[in-house]
Amino acid sequence: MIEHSHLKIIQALHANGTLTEAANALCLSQPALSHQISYLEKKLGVALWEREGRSLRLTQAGTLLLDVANQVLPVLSQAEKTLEAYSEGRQGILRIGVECYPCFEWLTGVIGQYMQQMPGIDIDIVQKFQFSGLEGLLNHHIDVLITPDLVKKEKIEYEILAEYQMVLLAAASHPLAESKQLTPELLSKETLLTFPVPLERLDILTHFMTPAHLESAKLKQIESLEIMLQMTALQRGVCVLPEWLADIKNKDLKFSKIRIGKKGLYQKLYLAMREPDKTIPYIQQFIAVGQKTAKNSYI
Amino acid sequence: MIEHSHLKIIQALHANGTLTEAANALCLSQPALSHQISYLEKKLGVALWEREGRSLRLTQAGTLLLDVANQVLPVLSQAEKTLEAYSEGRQGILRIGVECYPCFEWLTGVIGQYMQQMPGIDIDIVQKFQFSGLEGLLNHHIDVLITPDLVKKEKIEYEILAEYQMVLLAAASHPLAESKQLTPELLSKETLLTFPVPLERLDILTHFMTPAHLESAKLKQIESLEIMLQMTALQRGVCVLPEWLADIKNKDLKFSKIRIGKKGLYQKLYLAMREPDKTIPYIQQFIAVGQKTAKNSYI
DNA sequence: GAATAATAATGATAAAATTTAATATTCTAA
DNA sequence: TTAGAATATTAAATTTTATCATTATTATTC
Repeated sequence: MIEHSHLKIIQALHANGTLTEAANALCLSQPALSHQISYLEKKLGVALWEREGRSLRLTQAGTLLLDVANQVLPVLSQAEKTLEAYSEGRQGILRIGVECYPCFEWLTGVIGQYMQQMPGIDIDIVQKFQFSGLEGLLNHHIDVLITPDLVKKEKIEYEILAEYQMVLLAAASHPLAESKQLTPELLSKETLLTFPVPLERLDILTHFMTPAHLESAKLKQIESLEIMLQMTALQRGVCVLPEWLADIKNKDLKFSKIRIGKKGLYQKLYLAMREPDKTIPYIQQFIAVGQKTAKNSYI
Repeated sequence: MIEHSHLKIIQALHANGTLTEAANALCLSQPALSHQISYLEKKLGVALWEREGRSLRLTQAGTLLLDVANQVLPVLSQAEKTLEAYSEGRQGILRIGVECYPCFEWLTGVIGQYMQQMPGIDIDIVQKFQFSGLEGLLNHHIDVLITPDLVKKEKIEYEILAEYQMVLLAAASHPLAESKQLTPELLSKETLLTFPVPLERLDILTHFMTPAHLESAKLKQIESLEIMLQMTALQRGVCVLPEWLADIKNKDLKFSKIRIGKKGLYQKLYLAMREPDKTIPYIQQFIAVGQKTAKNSYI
């Protein structure tokens, strides 16, 4: 079996000419190298060098092996470098799952900063899952999941990425616009625009309306944030968004921001990951950048 | 340093799934393999597998290493096969030097048989040398030299390939044609056609004329055998050729074959090679085929 | 052409690495 | 929960590899 060391030996001997110099280059003693080459020739059953006085000349078989060395060794050393980059967290592929519409918006504000800091990390963003994002994580289709839901599960760890207030957004000219705070009764007379997710995942329903035994007058599911905002501006309904997202989209003050309930409705954004991955440096860095960037620009 | 065994391990584990099966496939005990992989991961500083219960899943780093294995291992195993072929003398390049015109003619009658028997051996025929054929041998420009001259030299070994009579060839209608044997006096009246080689390498001069203190009437150097034969047929001169070559070219009996002197002039053809090469199987085979083929078809 | 410096080969021995064997632990499935 | 199968751990034995000291060879220089 041709070993790595054999390839290095044949290369070093060719580069250095003499056995002694080659041995030095390989950090070996001269007799050690002498033993190695005679052993190698014996095992392969071919003369690789011809002894011409004190110098060595490659035979045809030796030339073949040198060609192999020149072909194989660069591949191996490149692989070693890449593995080192992996081990230091400088290199890898981070597949990010996003499970909610605000998650995606939040990610777009963070990802640029992260990519700048981690040039060796490739990013994949996955928005569609066969079942849930959590399944995607467990099936290794993604490496991290940005989600508002903390579902405790073995082998899955969570980190808080951001915490923010959810606010009601209504057109500036909307009757609700003047309200200091939203009550379930007020909202029950409005059309509520939501993203197309299962109702039980809408905190505004589960944490605000349902406890008051009320429902919204009408629910309308909208695919896109921009359309949702246009419809809100045209008073076709109201919507509930993270405050930082509302602020971004409300630079020209077309909308009014109304607190939900007396104390406001708060939501958290989590990063879910597989338990053994939590030590991976580029994932830790993603958490750090996420928490910091979000804090500075949004909250 | 990534070793051959590491690449085989990562491949075997991927192919077999479980550690125990992979160990069997590698002819290793299970603990040995377990040691190897934990050592490998420790040394590279990267997790290559993720333990999911009792089954292993490749990490990104592991996938990289598997790709490297799939790229490198076939190269190494192919090289091993080729080296084995070298060691058994089934593979190689035989560079044959020819130093005289009859040598080349002789080679054309032998080479076909040899190539048929040794399909793995590439043949190079070299006719031009910077200095002498012997220099070419010592400089490794050729591996064997076919020559009529046995020049003793260190590190060079000779084998007799063929021994044959040199004969004078004259046109059937030439005055000499009726002679039983050639005398120096008879030849001294003729034009002698020779190949363009130094005079001291013409045995007919050094071994026949010079001892009798005579010279040929005229020497004319001819490049090609065919032209030499045509000029002989047209009685523009006579020439001296190996008997077997004369026979081949005299199928239609246009020429008369005359013995040189009372006992005839004999010449040997040698194969010169570097001393360490004499054990190389495909060179030994060349000698064997040469001696046998020549005997059957020429002599 | 002999002396000398440089290089390579050899053999005994020591160190390191690898494998094995015995055993413990963990995991999966009934 | 437990039995059975797979993996991990530990220490001892073996094999592999390296080093030292020495000898043999080669090339250079006077």
